[in-house]
Amino acid sequence: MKDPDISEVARRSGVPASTLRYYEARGLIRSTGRRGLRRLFDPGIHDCLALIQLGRAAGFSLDEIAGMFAPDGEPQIVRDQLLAKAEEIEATINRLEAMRDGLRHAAACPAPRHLDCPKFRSLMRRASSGAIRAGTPDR
Amino acid sequence: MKDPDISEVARRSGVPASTLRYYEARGLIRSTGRRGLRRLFDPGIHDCLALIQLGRAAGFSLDEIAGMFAPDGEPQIVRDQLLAKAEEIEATINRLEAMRDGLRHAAACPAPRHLDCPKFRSLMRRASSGAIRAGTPDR
DNA sequence: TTGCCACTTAAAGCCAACTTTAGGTCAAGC
DNA sequence: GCTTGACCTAAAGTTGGCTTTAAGTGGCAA
Repeated sequence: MKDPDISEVARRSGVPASTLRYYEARGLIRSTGRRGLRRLFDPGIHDCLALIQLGRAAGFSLDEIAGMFAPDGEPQIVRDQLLAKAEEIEATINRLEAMRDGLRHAAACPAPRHLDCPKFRSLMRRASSGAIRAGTPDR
Repeated sequence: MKDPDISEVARRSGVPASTLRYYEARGLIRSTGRRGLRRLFDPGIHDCLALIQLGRAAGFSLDEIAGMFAPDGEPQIVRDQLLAKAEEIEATINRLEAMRDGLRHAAACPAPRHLDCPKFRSLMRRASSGAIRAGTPDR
């Protein structure tokens, strides 16, 4: 069976063709050839894309993800980087838990101003401890 | 005691003057007057800024945060919005927990390719289920 | 053989939340 | 009175991850 072209990959993976081209330009994926101008991909591209999605969702930048694939394109993941990211994610989880609790408290709290409520103030301290790095690298 | 000017607020809060001007332009904060060209702020600005930081850290956009302050600028928070955001944060926490576990597993797993490992594959499914709306409101 | 149309490229645009820059103003110290 | 320098404004630039656009190409159906 011949390799799927970009539109098949896009359709099956849900990743837009423009994004596939963008990923290839960034070195995250590779096409196996062309049929005319049209890119062809190895069927394994889908695993690759799934890993990329996972990495993105975990907060890795595209550059970091690109760095995790071995030179030959095999998804060889660097262990230390994984553990470091796991730590980072754990810290984020802790902050988010404080925020979740604080938001729920704030929704129920009768204090006229949340800033007057000691519970809310303590949430604020707990939630804001831990570098507030920047905007979300999202979408 | 007279109102602090922008540089005092910047110094005490750690929020750059340019950001304070930006926030004012966006309607998140208000200055109480001027001394010459120089903006003056109510001392309560610091509570306001702390709330803004909290909101940012919780993943609210500046527009959402602006909407939470009552028309008069009092930090009146809308309960439904808080509960909804708490839910959203909880979902994010669940995804992040799956990722943290998965990353740790991947770091320890001896499988030649993580994609061949059933545990890793199940992590991938769990982590990516739940709209990958936006990355972690992190950094 | 012709024409369609999905693909191709390079480059520009978009979004959020700021920061930086360029040129201007003015309170305060000498 | 004059200089200084921190502030002012408007506008442009930045970053990351894409998407959109404009102009071009070529496999395939008729």
